Amino acid sequence: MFDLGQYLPYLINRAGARLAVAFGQEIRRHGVTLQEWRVMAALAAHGAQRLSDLAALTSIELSTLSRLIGRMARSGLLTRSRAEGDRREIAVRLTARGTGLTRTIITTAKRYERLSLRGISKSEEDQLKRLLVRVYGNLGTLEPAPQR
Amino acid sequence: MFDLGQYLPYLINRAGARLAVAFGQEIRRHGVTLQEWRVMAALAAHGAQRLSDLAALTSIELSTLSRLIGRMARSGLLTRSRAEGDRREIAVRLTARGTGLTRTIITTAKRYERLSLRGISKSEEDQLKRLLVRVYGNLGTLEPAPQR
DNA sequence: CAATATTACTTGCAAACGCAAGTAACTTCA
DNA sequence: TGAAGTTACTTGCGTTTGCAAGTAATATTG
Repeated sequence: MFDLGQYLPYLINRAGARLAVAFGQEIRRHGVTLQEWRVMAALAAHGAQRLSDLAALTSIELSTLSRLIGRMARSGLLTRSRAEGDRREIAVRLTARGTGLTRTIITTAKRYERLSLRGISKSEEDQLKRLLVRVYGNLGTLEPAPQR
Repeated sequence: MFDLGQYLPYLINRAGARLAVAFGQEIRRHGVTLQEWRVMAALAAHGAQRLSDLAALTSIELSTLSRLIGRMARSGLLTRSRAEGDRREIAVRLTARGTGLTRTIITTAKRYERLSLRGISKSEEDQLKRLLVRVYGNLGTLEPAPQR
């Protein structure tokens, strides 16, 4: 009737969930949550960002992110400041401490990635990543088209 | 320093997040949440399950699932009953109404899966699924081995 | 250039989450 | 066989979440 084991959203969700649980517990020792790490990784990879761009980068809902950034600012991982030009925008950037901690966690992150890819060849790995990018893209184009 | 676009956990998470948001909103019209759908799909695919097996199947944390099942039982989608043999176990099974609704949603689910796979060949699709199963498996073997 | 609309966030609120600490039903083993 | 585990959930509690509604800054338009 319905083969879960061949259903792509299921396979993606459970792989993602395992990664999240395993890695989330791992980085707990650094006093950082998964969501915080996602923000830090996005800032490390792309530099300072506006709040809404960060939301897109991390797939974290805007209101959730707004509060998350507040907490992270309070704990000194990053700075939130009004943007220069458009004064509605919030510029978010890592502090020195945030950058340092991110650098440390990146090492662990790469280890986990390698672990998750055991027994998978480089070309298969590339294929996997390429297809995930494609799936993501496919879903982006339909997002802003609900009922009207 | 760190290329997010080539980092597997990131690619999995964002593809999963988009699927979740898009499909979650879609099934809202049936009065069902994503998590509820996941439980229904698991029960439809594997038949009646113990609570802890359901947790493993759905990647939902046990205490969260316990309460979720309670709500779903109250709204008549499924039944929770003590198991025959071991009376600690809870047997969860879909009601007729739950089965019917699941059948309906499965149609939508398959449509979303096709949508997410646009421009991907059958052999690439199989490859993608196979690799996601592998990643999931790779992470399973390290789960129960933290500090001791 | 002043309404009006839109954008970029923030906040209120109720619901959902996850960890840790229960409780009850088996198992094991001395 | 009964005391000490272990397993299978449940529940308390503080935190996080997401939607909807609000606020403030900028754009658009008549």
